[in-house]
Amino acid sequence: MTLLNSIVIQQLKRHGALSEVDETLLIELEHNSRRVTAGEILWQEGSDVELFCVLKAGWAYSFRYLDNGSMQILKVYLPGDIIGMRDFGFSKRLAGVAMINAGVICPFSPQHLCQLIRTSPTLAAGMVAIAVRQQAMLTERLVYIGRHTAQQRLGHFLYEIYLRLRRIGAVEEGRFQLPLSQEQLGDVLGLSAVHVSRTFSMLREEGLVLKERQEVFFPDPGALAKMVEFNTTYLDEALPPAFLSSD
Amino acid sequence: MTLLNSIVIQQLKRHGALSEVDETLLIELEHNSRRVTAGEILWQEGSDVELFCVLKAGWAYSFRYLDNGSMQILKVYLPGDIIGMRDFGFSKRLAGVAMINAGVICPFSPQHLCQLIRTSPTLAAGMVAIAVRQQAMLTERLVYIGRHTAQQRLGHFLYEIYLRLRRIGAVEEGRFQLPLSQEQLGDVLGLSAVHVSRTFSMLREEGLVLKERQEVFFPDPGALAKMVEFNTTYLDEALPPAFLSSD
DNA sequence: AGCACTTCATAACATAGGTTATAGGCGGCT
DNA sequence: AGCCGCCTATAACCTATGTTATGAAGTGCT
Repeated sequence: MTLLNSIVIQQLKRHGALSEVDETLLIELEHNSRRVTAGEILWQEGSDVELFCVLKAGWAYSFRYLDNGSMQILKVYLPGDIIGMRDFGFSKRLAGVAMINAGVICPFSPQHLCQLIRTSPTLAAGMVAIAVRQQAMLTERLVYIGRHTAQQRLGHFLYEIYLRLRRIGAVEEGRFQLPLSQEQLGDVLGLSAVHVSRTFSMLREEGLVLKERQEVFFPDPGALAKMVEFNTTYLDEALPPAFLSSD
Repeated sequence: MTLLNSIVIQQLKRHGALSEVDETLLIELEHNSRRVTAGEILWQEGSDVELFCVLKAGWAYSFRYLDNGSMQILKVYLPGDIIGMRDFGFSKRLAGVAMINAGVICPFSPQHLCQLIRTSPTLAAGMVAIAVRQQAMLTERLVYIGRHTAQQRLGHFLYEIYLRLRRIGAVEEGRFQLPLSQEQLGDVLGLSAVHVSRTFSMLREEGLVLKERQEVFFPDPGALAKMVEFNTTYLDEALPPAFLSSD
C-alpha cells in the first residue's frame, strides 16, 4: 500500500492534476523503507521532530501517556497513511507513535517534505488535504467520546476502520482483521478494558458485530451504520475544485 | 486584535522572516469587516465552503448537532483566531460556527487564501502552523474528555482560555470575562449543564476558581495548573527553525 | 508437550455523572 | 416598575461505566 494508492492522491490523479514530476516526487518519498516489529515505538512524546513516515504495511497508533499510568490513543494509522504530520510545524513531538503489529515504514525528513511542498503546489495542496482529513477523523472521535454510549463509540470506531480498510482492499467477504487488544480499544475510546469486553458481548447479542480472535464480521453493516448514526462525509468528501485544477 | 498580532505571525516577524509584501498580504486579509450579533450563526454544517474569517472581536465556537438534540462544541475561537480553516480542503462545512457574543469578523475567500499561499512560502508555512496549533488544542480536549474527571476537564478548559486570553491582553489583575453559559460549557466538555454547575461549586469550595456573573478569577493559578496537570507545550511551542528562515 | 504470560469473559460492587424537579437571581423589554 | 425568560444552584434519584476479582482460553517460548 503506497501513497500513490491513497484516496487523496488517487483523486488528484483521476482529474489529471498530477504531473509526472509529482508522481516521481511521491515515489521518492518512499525510497527508504524499514521493517518494524510489533509493539516497536517509533518515537516518544517530547522528542525532536526528525522524520515523518509513510506506513507501508502494519498498523500503528499515536498516543499520550496520562498521569494515572494509562494512555489515550489519539489516532490509529492503517497502511497508506502518513504518520507524524501532526507535528509538522512543531519542533517537539506532541505524541508518541508505536506499531501495533509488525510492518514496514518509509521514513522521510521534514526537509524532504518542505522541498516537495515548494516544488509542487498540487502536492502541497494534497498534503494539506490529507492533514485536514486526519483532523476530521479526530474531530469525529471527539464527538463520539463526548456524548455517546460505549456501544456507539465502539460501533462507530469499528465501522470507521471497516470503511478505511475497505478502501485499501483489506476487507474480504465482509471480514477484516483487527489487531488491537481490548485494552488498546479502551485507550482509543476512553473506556476501561472490562467495559470494552462487555460492549462486544452486547454488540454480539444484538447481532451487530461478531468477533473471533482478531477477525471481525458485521452480519448487517447497514444496521450497524444506523445504530451509530455513521455519517461518511468526513471520510468520503471529494476535494474541492480549486485543488483539482493544476494551475 | 488583528492577525498581525497573533502568536505565530509575531514569531515569524521577530525572526525577520516576514517581508513587507507578506505584511501587506496579511493586512489585505482583513480588508473587509462586518459586525455580528450575539448568537449569530456564521454558517451551518453541510453548507458550501465560501469563506474563512479572521475574528477581530468577540468569541465564537464551532459545533456539531447530535442526534439527541444537544450539540458538541468543538472549538472556541477568541479574537485574533482564524475561523473555518478546518474546512480548507473540503467543499462542504464539517461543522457549524456561531458567535457567542457580539463581535466583528473579517471574511476572506478560499481563493484569497490560495493566492496568499502561492505568493508567500513564509505565510504558507505560517498558515500550516496555525492550523496545526488549532489541531493540537483539539487533541488536548480529546485527551481530557476521554479520561479525566469533570473537575479536571472544566479546570483545564478554563486554564487554557486564561492562557489564550492573557496572550492577547484580555486578562486584567488575574480576572477575565467568560461569556459562555454553563450549558455551552457542558457542550464543550461533554458534560450536562447541571454537572457543570456542581463542578463550579466544587472548584469554588476548593479555592481554585471563583466566578461571579461572567467574571472568572483564579486565586492560585499555579494550584489550578497543577490540579489539571496543565502542560503548556501545545500552546507555547516555538516554530521550528525551518519555518523561520525566509528562503 | 509444558509452562508462563497475556488476553478475554463475566460477576459483584462502587461511583461519577446524567436526569428531573424546584426555586432564586438577573437582564431585558414594555 | 413589573413581567417574562434565561441562567444558575441544589437536591433526590438513577444508570452507565469504572474497579476489582476470578477463571478460562489462547499464544509464545523452550
